Amino acid sequence: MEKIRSVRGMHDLLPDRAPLWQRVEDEARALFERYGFREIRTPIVEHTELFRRSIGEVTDIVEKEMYTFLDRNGDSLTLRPEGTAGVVRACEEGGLLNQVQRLWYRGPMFRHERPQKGRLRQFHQIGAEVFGLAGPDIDAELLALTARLWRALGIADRVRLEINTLGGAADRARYRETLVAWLGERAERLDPDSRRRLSTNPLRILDSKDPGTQALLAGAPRLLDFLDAEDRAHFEALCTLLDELGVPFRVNERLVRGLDYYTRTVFEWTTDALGAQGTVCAGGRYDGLVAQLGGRPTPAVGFALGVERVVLLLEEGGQDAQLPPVDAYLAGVPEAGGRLLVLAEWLRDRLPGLRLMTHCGGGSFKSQLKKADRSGARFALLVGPEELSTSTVTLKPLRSDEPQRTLPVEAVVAALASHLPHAGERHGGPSGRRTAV
RNA sequence: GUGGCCGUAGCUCAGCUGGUAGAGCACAGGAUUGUGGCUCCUGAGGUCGUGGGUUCGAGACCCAUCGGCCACCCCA
Repeated sequence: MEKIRSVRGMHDLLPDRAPLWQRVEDEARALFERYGFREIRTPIVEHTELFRRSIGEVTDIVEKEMYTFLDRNGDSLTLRPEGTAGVVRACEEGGLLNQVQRLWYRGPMFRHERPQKGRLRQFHQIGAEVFGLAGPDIDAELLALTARLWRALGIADRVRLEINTLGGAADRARYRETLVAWLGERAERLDPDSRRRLSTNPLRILDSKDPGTQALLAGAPRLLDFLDAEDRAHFEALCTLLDELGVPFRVNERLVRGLDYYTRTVFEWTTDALGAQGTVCAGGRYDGLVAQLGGRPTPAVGFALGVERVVLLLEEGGQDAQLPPVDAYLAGVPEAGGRLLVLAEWLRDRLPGLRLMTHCGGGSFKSQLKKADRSGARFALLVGPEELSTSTVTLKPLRSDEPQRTLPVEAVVAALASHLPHAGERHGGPSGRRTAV
């Protein structure tokens, strides 16, 4: 029988690597809560039209990277290639846009690209969107939030921030025309990719990697010269705020985004530790998008980070996360039968914070103890014939030379509670996870 | 989508100019008749990514295909 494998570019997260993901997700979630953001979850599948209207018809994402299919009733649906469009749609539909919203989300996104390091067909983003605030202060706060996240994760030294402003839609359109005209007269000096983009997505030529094209661009018209006074003021205010916040950044005039909906502020956190896929987190302002999707004009700004890329950065930095092992492993002779499970439940009732694994599947006493050791547990709880007849349990320390003790069950609870301070607490909650790093 | 390199046990890899598969780790059992870790012994596990071709014979060579990595492209 031929084995079925995962779809190309769509990976499993196996348990050994899960703690690293949990670390990123937990830190992000905790930070969002500290900044007053609320979580929103939207469907993975949306009407194709939503992405055509928001991302832009002629972008690569819409033209050749979307997972689009016909529903049974003939509707064209698409696996979301990014998160912003769905969030805007949901907020509009849920009537949330009559007031300021600070929202965050996380989840899988889908793009049919050629997989490589840091680029998958199903990948995961954690993102934020803020609606109803037009000023540069919220732009700056979002960047302060992300900067804090890198510090919390210990990767602040490997990412750097680049920012730029794209101005309003009208100014950008004027600039685009001018740029296309100017480059069109010099098309023979452009690399083939850039020549193609001249008619599709001319602004993207600005961040071409081709040296010849870059040299040519040195003399090209600048977007900055097409901005109106308000756009400039917004950008300058943002730069000042970032200075005051102590968030280092570099202005990159050539920084443009691949999605059509951005206006004014755009930014990218990049690294050179990941090869070609160096963008770890990116976003910007999209003041026109809500209206473009049929809502009232609403200023908005947001960002998304690539979870896989951040996890890769953590791993490159030698970081390794492990879930804490269990506290105790309960093993017993076959005659104990169901009493083992009953005892385990009894213990869990009394010690809500106790991480207790019960031996299942039989096997020799010796092999059970071996499994207890491999589990990483600090204690083995042993139930043999003697313990059965006297209603006791033997508490055997596995990580020290202390002698084992055979105790009445109530005394076992007390002993575990005194050795494991967290055992009596009810754990869970936003930051309740104890991840050893 | 384009180009280059690669694909042997769960993992990391060895396998000389083609003669028909190996190590370490991990896993299971035992040495140790209720007691783990260290050591030693034993065992299980691979149609050598898949399918064709060349050959008396292919893990090694050729082609295709799938997958991975890297760059382009794209972007988080």
